[in-house]
Amino acid sequence: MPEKVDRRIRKTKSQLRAGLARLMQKKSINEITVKELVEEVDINRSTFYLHYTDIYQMLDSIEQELTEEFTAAIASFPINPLQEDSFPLIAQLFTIIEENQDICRALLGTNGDMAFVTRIEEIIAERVLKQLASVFQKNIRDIAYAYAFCLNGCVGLIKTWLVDNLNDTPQHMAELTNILVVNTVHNFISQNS
Amino acid sequence: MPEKVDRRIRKTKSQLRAGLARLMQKKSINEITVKELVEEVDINRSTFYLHYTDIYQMLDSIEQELTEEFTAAIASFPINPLQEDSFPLIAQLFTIIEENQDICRALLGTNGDMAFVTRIEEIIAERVLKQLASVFQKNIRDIAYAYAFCLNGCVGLIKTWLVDNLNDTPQHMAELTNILVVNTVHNFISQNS
DNA sequence: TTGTTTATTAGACGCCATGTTGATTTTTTC
DNA sequence: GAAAAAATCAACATGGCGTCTAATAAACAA
Repeated sequence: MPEKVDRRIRKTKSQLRAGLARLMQKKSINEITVKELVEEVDINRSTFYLHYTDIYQMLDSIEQELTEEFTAAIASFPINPLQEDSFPLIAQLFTIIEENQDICRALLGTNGDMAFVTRIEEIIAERVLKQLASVFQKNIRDIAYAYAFCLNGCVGLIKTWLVDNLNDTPQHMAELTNILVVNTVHNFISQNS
Repeated sequence: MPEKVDRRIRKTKSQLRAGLARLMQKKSINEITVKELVEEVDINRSTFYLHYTDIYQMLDSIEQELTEEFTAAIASFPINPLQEDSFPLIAQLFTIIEENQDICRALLGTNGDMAFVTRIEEIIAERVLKQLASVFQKNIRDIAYAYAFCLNGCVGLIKTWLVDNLNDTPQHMAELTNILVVNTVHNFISQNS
């Protein structure tokens, strides 16, 4: 509802965000100073402090916006235990990443933020993988490891997709994700049962 | 050979390393100052600068030592395309992680370092996974994605193992790793052929 | 368009961790 | 025990940080 954000604020934040993404390609977040960022995008240092308290709070703020986009997308799809119906949702998630590729590339790259990766993993776990795992209702030791394997595997897919400059469609990536996860869980369980 | 490192240096570096691992559990590397670290381990600030230029260079130095341990272990095992023979090597890698669990926990945790994860991934890729992949010599599109899936999946195993306080043996983890990777690659290829 | 509100700018301020240096003390090593 | 090397202590200039105030510019509402 409150879509009444001043154009100047939108512009300023957008510039800062793009500048941060640019700087994070070159150096670690640790080495990026407020001074450097505002000079990169030619904005007064005071203006930065008008919106953020420091670089890390700014990064956290950006991550939160992204995270909300993900959870909103997830909430918009009906809960359905059937794997087939996960396709559109997963594809939608990849689309969101595509739309925010600059910042995602920064966050998941070499100078990225592990905390963000953790956030992403928690989101995936919350709905997508839990759903798939519910299909295989066996109480098996080591299941947590297979779970972690898939979770991090998915993050690996996203990272590779980003560094490859999004050469594949979100739909294609969603297919791949489904195949790899289902296969892994299925085979792992049948081996240990 | 050059094992003639002064006891004082060993002691100082060891303390600093342990202190850094401790601080990284609480806060991001960005927020950790030299002042804070030396106060944590009760060492003079000048002494820190005697060994490292700053926190990041120190972290890099620690990562390099760890990395060298891994590559040394890998080099000590004979090259063998048979999967079965990978067990001892993989188990050995998990053992090294176990021996350095404090710093590994820090590096792979929420406040960890993505660059270190990248290093680990490159090491795994260089020998372990490449070897397994060579068994399946089909030129298939999307193989890079399956590769990334496995690679990050392995990192996920390690992370989970660490946060679970190493409740399983390195041997057990090596078995799990092998099962998950072989299954994933095998099934993925048979589906796409 | 005009008037009002609000964001941005410019400049200045004390603050504090930084990184360095030189002299001194303590600990190893042989 | 003597020489060598590492750790300590105090002091220094530096530079980014975070804050503030007044002035300027842009956006909005009518």
